[in-house]
Amino acid sequence: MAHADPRGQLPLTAVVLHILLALTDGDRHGYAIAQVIEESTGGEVRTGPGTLYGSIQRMLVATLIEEAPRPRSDDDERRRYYRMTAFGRRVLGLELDRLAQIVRLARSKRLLQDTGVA
Amino acid sequence: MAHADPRGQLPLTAVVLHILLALTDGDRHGYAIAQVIEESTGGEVRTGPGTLYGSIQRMLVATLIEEAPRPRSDDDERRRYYRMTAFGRRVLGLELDRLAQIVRLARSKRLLQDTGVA
DNA sequence: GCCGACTACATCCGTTGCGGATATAGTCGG
DNA sequence: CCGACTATATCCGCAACGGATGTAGTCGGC
Repeated sequence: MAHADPRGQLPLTAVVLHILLALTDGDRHGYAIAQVIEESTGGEVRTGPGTLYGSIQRMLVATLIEEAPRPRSDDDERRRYYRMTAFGRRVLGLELDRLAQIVRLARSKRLLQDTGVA
Repeated sequence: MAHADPRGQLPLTAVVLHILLALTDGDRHGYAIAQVIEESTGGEVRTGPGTLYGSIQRMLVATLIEEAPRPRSDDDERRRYYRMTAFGRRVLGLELDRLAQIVRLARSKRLLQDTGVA
């Protein structure tokens, strides 16, 4: 057995979800992850060190992410890079499905503007 | 001051969000809330008594919900009804905006099927 | 040359929240 | 009469968040 049922990981906490989203564009180190999250949420979501490194540790244990080698283009030895695992990608997909379903439900109840999307 | 900044309540936990959604259709008592949640999520989200009544207590303190009178059509004296407050409605709206934004981001990254919605 | 700000990671610990177990009690079907 | 279901409540261990603090290097300014 490579991995347990990815549904056992749901629902993700907001912080874990944002970390996974930040890693979809490629490997990143911890501090960079926090910066991406703050940028992409317009400063609404801020992850202090306790939340950030604590969450990373938990995600490593759950094998949602794994440590990746530091690219040769980066000579800052302090940085520790992480990448999403295949398991993490599955969990992320399921979580996004779940959120999309909630948004759909909210739209059908007229609780949200219908953006029309496309 | 009627209420603090509703953004201070975000992000909501999955359980709190589902309870608020369950109250958009009208007042409900605790046990009915749990049933609606289980139904609307296809059995994926289950709230045991500890989670349910604990969350309700916290939401009362945060004035996201308030106790409502039991309707005359219901003579079961055990049931305690709850309704969403105006503040709760604002918080719910903001949370749904937040989730919709994440879903939009996920779509733009091709992490989700483009359902086309409408 | 020093001081403050920023980068980058780590640990500690108080508070919050989840969630199973347990308790109580009434109803209803077999 | 017993088990299942309805309905609420409390207890308590565990997980997670998040601010504070620590360490250490770099870099700009004055």
